[in-house]
Amino acid sequence: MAVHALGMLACQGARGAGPGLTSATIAGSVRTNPVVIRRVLADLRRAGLVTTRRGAGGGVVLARAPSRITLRCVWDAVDAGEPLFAPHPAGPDPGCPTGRAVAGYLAGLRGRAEALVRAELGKVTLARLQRELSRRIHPQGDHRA
Amino acid sequence: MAVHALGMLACQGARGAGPGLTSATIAGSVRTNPVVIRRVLADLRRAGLVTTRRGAGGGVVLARAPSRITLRCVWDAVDAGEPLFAPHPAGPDPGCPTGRAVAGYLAGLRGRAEALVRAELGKVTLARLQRELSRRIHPQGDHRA
DNA sequence: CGTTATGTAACCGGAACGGTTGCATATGAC
DNA sequence: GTCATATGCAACCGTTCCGGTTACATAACG
Repeated sequence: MAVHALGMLACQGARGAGPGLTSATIAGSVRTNPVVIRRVLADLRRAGLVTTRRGAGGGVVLARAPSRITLRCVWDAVDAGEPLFAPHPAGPDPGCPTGRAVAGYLAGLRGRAEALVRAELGKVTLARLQRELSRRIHPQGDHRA
Repeated sequence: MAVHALGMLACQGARGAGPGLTSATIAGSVRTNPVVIRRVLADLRRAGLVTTRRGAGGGVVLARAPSRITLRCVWDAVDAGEPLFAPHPAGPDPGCPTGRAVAGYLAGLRGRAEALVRAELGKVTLARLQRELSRRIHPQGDHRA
């Protein structure tokens, strides 16, 4: 939902003082409730990716240039360090050396796997996302422009 | 939990006709209920990674050599194609081109990210896991053996 | 035949998430 | 000032998921 909202903002292009989009407009495209969108936008605002303006004529705009926002920022802002695969909450039997060794090894492996995912998401800026989106929205014709 | 169980099986080393480990033994190390372990082992059995034997003297043993089982097999067996990040279940508004484009692009990105994770997990065989575990269990002394 | 162990269904409890309502707050137009 | 608009946020509901637990059937060994 966060990428959906940011994709709409990037395509709409407004930034800074423009009118922006309302949570109701975004919710219409995502097919959910405006409050749900506002909850996601609150995470993005706390991460400094968007700025919101209240009141009539308000809405949401990007806080930075689309080339300076990556999907890795979005992942970090929304999921806030949620592990790719979680260990058993109770933890292994402290008296079992194998159990402790498995937990330790899995922690390192999880770190490596998450680094790969974050690197892949870091390759995608909002600017690139916008280009990909317009390529998908206007399938023919971009070879001429 | 699946990796924990398989790590114990690899360290214990029995294969084929040996006695194997019981779900109660594994559950003791994981600190959970034997039924929970059996549910995980059922997935691994369906994937052909372990074989189970009922009755007195029964238990679980690896179905293949530890060098021929990777954590990627485990991931596939247990999580059964669960997506790394899920799209909004309702799907975007079919009338919004941006919404459809975002969903399509994210599907491709998800495929790339999952391929990276599966490749990383595919590097780790149970044989390598067992070596790593004994390195962690016997910190000094393996430079001499 | 009894003991041991898996296989599986059923149910419970808590956590997480989207959906919804309600209300406070801020902003712009009149 | 007043009203319409829009976000911010808390509270609550229903669903889903997952681990934990019990219960019972089944199978193997002595």
